[in-house]
Amino acid sequence: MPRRKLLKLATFNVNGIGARLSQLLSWLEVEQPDVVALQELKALDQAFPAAQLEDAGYGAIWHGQRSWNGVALLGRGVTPVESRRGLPGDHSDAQSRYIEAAVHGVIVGCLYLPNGNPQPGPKFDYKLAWMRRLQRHAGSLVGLPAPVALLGDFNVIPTDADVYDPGAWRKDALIQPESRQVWRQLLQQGWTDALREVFEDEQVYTFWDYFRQHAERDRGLRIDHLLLNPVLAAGLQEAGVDRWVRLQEKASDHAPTWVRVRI
DNA sequence: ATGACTCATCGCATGAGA
Repeated sequence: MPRRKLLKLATFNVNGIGARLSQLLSWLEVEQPDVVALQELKALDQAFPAAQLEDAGYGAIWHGQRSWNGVALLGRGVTPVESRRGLPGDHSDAQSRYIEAAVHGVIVGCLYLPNGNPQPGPKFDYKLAWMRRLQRHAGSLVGLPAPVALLGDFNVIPTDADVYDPGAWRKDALIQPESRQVWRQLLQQGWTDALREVFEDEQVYTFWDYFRQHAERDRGLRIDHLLLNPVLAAGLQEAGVDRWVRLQEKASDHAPTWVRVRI
């Protein structure tokens, strides 16, 4: 028998690493994920709290940006070995939205897909162009003979089952047919949508906006996703959303979302 | 149809988020 280990991989849009550091640290301590993909750091590289994360037992790589965007990868007890920062296909794209590394034997892409609102318009065009670049890059990863995961805030509501009220979001970039079509094309490459695989028909959300007590009332969206290539999907054991984090005071509007896999 | 919240920024409002 080959040696096997159980790994917990998580994605968490923190909506400002500065405003969320204490919550991030307490979540890490309670849940002890092995690999964490973070989005929306909203901080310059020099403001990333590497020392505090190191004290908490996590090595990190990050790609910051002033005010907006920003992504990072954390490894429990290890520093991720970076393989890429930025999606290929557009050298003029200066937004910090993708970082990739080997962590605990898994190739992990951490992504923050553009929101795309308002649509139609240039921001929606940028979203779709970014998605096509992601599709191309994902196509080069899915068939590797190694475990690969794409983790992040995809800003796509895959189906009407992934939103509390499809009608309320009808004009939003997250739910447009064009966005969903590229999502489906990603899955057709062979990726497994881990949360949907585990929850099947059960309702599960990862984001609840700050308005009208949507978190408390569980009126949310499923937009944070974990895509597993066939090698990794073969070891999928469990998946979940740490909604308790979203219900805390001063929470991000997203909750940490995770899978447990045997590799 | 709008705005409700929240974060970051040389802020006393604005842009962006989703």
